[in-house]
Parts: sequence; structure tokens; C-alpha cells
Amino acid sequence: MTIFYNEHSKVLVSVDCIIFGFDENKLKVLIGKRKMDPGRGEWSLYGGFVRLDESVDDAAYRTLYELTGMRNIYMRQVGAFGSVDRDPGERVISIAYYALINVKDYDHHLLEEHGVEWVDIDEMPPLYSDHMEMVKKARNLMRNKIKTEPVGFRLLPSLFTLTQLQRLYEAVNGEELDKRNFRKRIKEMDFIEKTDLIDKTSSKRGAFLYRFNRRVYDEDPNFKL
Amino acid sequence: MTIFYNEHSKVLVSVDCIIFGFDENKLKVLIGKRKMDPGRGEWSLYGGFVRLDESVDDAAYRTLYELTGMRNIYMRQVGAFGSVDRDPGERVISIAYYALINVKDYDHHLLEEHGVEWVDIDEMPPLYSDHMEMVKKARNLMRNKIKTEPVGFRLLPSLFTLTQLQRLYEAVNGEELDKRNFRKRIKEMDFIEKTDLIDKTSSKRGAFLYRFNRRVYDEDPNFKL
DNA sequence: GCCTAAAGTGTTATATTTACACTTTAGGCT
DNA sequence: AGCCTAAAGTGTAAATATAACACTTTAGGC
Repeated sequence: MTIFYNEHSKVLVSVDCIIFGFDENKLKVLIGKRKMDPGRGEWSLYGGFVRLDESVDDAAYRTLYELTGMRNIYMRQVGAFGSVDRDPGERVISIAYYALINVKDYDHHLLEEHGVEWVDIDEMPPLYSDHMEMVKKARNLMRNKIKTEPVGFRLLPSLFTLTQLQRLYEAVNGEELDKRNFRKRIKEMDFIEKTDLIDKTSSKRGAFLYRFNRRVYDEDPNFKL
Repeated sequence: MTIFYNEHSKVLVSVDCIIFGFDENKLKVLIGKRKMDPGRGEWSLYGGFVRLDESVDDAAYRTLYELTGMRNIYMRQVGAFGSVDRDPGERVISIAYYALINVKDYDHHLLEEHGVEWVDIDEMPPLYSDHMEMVKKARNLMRNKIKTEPVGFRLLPSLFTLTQLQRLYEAVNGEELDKRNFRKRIKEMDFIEKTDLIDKTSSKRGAFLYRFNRRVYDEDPNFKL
């Protein structure tokens, strides 16, 4: 290949993934202890390097796949982190991505295999390098996204109760919501469909299960919570 | 330096700047014709390569300084653009930044010197590579930012009329605003201070000039427009 | 059959947003 | 001097959106 820019320096580019999950009414992030130097043993996001033959987005999808075995994960870019000394080993510029997955879909064996854990986002240990900064920015972006686009469902099973959905929004926003006002808004959104199935795992009486209908949403994409 | 990651490939990383200006009641972007291959002659954003001894943010500040001779420019990251073939010459990952400058502060000689022009954002020619995508994303981010943070003033002279400010918001949002409602909101924000100076450049009667007082804003940072 | 704990359900008050039209003023012109 | 013009400046009422609030229903466990 012709080299046009050969007077310029090249650097390593990595991707780091902030993988959000929702469990026990808490927003969680998947982190693990670094298995390589520098920073071996420190808590860290899961990441990987961008290859020459893949886009940065594809590198993030590949990395997510490696870790979760899942495809079609909802994923958005957080941004580039490029301090000179952010990686103690060598100059590495990292592009952070956040992802939303349903904890229940996640194969628990993979947790051990990759040495990662679900950690409550409000109780995270110090993280390697600038990873905590990435988590904060990801959380902000996600919080804003989830208000206006129907992506929160990615964190829940395909069938969910309204209480579960409300708890999710409470966990993300960090504040309690009014049950009646919350349900009033749900009712206005036709694409959140009530099924005739009942979930009894969290109450004797049982609660109706709902589902998100993407087709209905696409016809009139108006989401607000 | 110890090499920890030497099995991985390195790539060129560049920064590209979406420089917004406001003139003649229009939102403008500074673009120029590429002076190098590949893509020589195509309309393009102004950019540069990230050096090993500077952060990505610093590379963007440096690039902005090269082009404008100005420091302390308001600048925010748009994100990383990393398709494999986005640059026809070689693998280059680019981090886009947008900046807000007051067109009147900009030395007009530099326009010619760098071969750049202010172009109405709604009348842009096709741009090199994925630069138009960057502009669109930058515009969206800027539109959201300007609603909730007092950064629009960066596009105006330090003294401005309320009509100028309204026209700016109209240009950014792409829709007309109600004068009385607009001014009602301004009155609620103490940090937008009326001076006793009058601008007669756009009316016989003259309009009062206002200024943004950062100190007052910092004491009670509540902005909404 | 009684206790419990979560599910489910409407109305009112408050706050925010939107719609809307006329008066004032100074310069330019005749 | 007086008239015309074009932009500056000003308040109120209606509509909409948001926030506050408490009791009934239900099924399982004891």
C-alpha cells in the first residue's frame, strides 16, 4: 500500500467495554482483575486491541463476543480516551463503549472463565488507569439515552413486570419514582404490551408480564420515561 | 521503554475539527479543500495527526491553534471514527472535535492562508471521507449542549443583543422562536446581564447590549434555553 | 381465616410551556 | 417638520405536562 502519511507516528488503539447489567434492583458493571502487565491484579474493564482489518466498532463487538458469547448486543460509543500516560506500559489510545445486556442471558460459567464479576456501580473498587472515568461517562450517556429511547429493555428479560421496569429506572436515575405516575406513562406507550402471563416470583398475588414490541414502536417511535 | 503489547498493530490517529461559527444569522462551519493526497481538492474538515507526546485533546487544541491562532477555544469531543477504509491512503482512526468560535475574533487573513471558508451548515458541499458524518454528529451534540449549558455565547461577541442571541438559537435549532417567550427566559437568568450600551448596527432605534457573566453563572449554574 | 406484602388503580394541584398583538423609538426621506 | 419604516420591547391567558397523593385487591403462608 502506498504510504501517504509516513512522517507520522502510529499508536496502539484499544477498545474498553462498560458492560451494564441489572440484577437485584441494582445497576451492575462487569469488571475483572487484569491478567497482564502493566497493572496486573488491578480491577479493570474488559478490553482488547483494534486490529488493522476491523473497524473500531467491530473491535468492540468482537471483544463483547469474546467475553459474553453473545451477538446483537446493544452497544454505543462513549468516546476516545487519549492521555499520554493513561497506559503505564506504552502509548495506547482507547475507545470506550458501553453495552446493555440481560444478566439472565449471560452464561454464568463465563464469569469464572474470564475472571469477571458483576459489581454494583455504586460500590466499585478503584479501577485501573482511567477506567473509572470511562464508567462515569458511560453511565451519564446511558442515563440520557434510556430516557428517550427504548433501550432499557435490553437490561431486562423479554418478559418483565412493571415493577421490574420501574426498579430499573430507579437504579439508573438514582431516585425513587412514583408508581402511579410511572404506570400512567407506560400506558401511553402502546409498544409496551401487557401479556396475559403472570409472574409470581416476587409476590404471592403475581404481576402481569409485559413485553416491548419493536414493530409497534417503529411505527410511532415516541418514547419517554 | 518496555514493550508490553508488541504483538498488536499500531495505527495512525488523527483529529478532525468541526469549527462552528455564527454569521449573518446562519450557523457556519469552517472547511477547506484538501491540499494533500489522497483526496486532494475535496472539501474537508481541518485536521492533524496525534503525536506521541501529546494527548488526543491536546492534539485537537494544537490543531485549532494552528488554524485560528486562538487559545482557550471551547471544544468538545464528538467521538472516534474508525472504519477500516475511511481513509483511502492508509488505516487512520480519527477523533472528531467540535469547537465554537466567534467569527469576528477570527483573523480573516488566516482564511486565505489556510484555504478555508465559512460555509453555511445547511449548504455544505460533499465532504471528504466520513467528514459529513462527523459534522452531523457534532451538530447534534452541540444542539443538545447549547440548550442546557451557556456555551452559545462563545459564538457571539462578548456584547450581544437579545435578537442576536435569539437568531443564534433559531439557527442552531432550525426553527423560529417566539420573541416574548425567549426574552422571558432570558430575564430569569441573572447571569445574562443587560448593559447600558446600545447597538445600532441593525436598527435605527438601537438595541441594548447584554453580556454573559460567568461568575454569576457559577454561583447558580442554571441554564435553559 | 387472618396476616402479609406486593400489585394495581385516578384525581387534583402545581408548574411549565405555548400562543398571541400592540406600542415605542430613531433615522431617513420628502 | 412631519411622515414612514423597521426593529426593539413588553404581559397575559390558555393549554399542556408534571408532581403529589392513599386506598383496595389478591394469593400464599401460617
